[in-house]
Amino acid sequence: MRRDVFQAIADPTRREILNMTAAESLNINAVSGQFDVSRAAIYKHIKILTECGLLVIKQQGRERYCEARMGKLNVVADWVNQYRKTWEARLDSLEMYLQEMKTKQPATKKKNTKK
Amino acid sequence: MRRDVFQAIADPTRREILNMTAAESLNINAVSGQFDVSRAAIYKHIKILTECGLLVIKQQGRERYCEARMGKLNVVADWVNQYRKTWEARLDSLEMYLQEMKTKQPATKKKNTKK
DNA sequence: AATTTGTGAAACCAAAAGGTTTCGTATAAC
DNA sequence: GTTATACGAAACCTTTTGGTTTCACAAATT
Repeated sequence: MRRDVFQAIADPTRREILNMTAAESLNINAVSGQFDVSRAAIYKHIKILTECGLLVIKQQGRERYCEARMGKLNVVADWVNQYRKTWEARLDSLEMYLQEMKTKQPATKKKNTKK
Repeated sequence: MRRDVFQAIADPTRREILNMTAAESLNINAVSGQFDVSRAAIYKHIKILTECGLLVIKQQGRERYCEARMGKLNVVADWVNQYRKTWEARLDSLEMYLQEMKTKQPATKKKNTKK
């Protein structure tokens, strides 16, 4: 099954799993032990992460260690960065709001008077 | 409803909507016209994007223009960037694989011999 | 005034997501 | 050899998603 990195990191539990394994490899039980849901539930999250390459499982005896492959996040970084110019140029969100507040007259509604 | 940016950008249709509106504001119909699903379906996507601030709706007469607020993507950029050092240091994915191939002996299994 | 256009929202639906319990099995430990 | 551990996977369930059709309504057109 081909999984999407964007979808994989959409879930907070999966982001937490990545965070836990980013520094050091952990086996499945060690990972699931950190959450209050069942091991099976965590196992499914881990599976999704492996399906898009963000995690690699390495067997050692009866244990399976999860190794994070954060390099796979570059597709996300690239996607976000392509808009950085746009958002920095436009002074988005708060800055843009404040900009409008002081440059325009009280009534903000710009009526389309293309009569 | 408080929406999560990570979840909002998980859907490819929503990423496409952001892409379309990043350069110029478009009204709802103009946006939905670019997809082969119903206007109502696209409207729901737009709603989700507004709920997490990635899109702002501005009314002009009977039309509603969608303005992208890409600055909201900074939470994603920040989250990804915190791992950049990790993944660059480790030479993730392909590079790491190749690294292992040439530095280790044929049998890659590293047996834990902590007897 | 009547009609068209652009939208908001409700009711409904199938599939996917996220969770649970249960069971089988290979490896380690006793 | 028997038991305990660490998984993998199946069966099942509920909620969320992403989609549809339909209806209502205000603004713009004719």
